[in-house]
Amino acid sequence: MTIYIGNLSYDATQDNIKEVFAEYGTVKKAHVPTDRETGRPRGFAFIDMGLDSEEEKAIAELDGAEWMGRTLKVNKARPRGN
DNA sequence: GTTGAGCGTT
Repeated sequence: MTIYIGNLSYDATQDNIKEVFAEYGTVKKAHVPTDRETGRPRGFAFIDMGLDSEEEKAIAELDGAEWMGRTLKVNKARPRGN
């Protein structure tokens, strides 16, 4: 399962995000897409955890949490291409 | 500032 993080601060980096989610489990993958045309961050990110239970916990704990001045929206990610 | 890439016209 992959976690989606929306309403993310543009100051957040892949490593930043990884740190935060690592508090709730093992972060296997962290991805911060940037706009393909402009190279600017798009304000959201994706995280892959080791265990589903850890992902659920991270979602529960971090959804609605304030981080870097933004209130995070954390959710299960949709598959790419949808 | 809210759902990811890259290839490249089947």
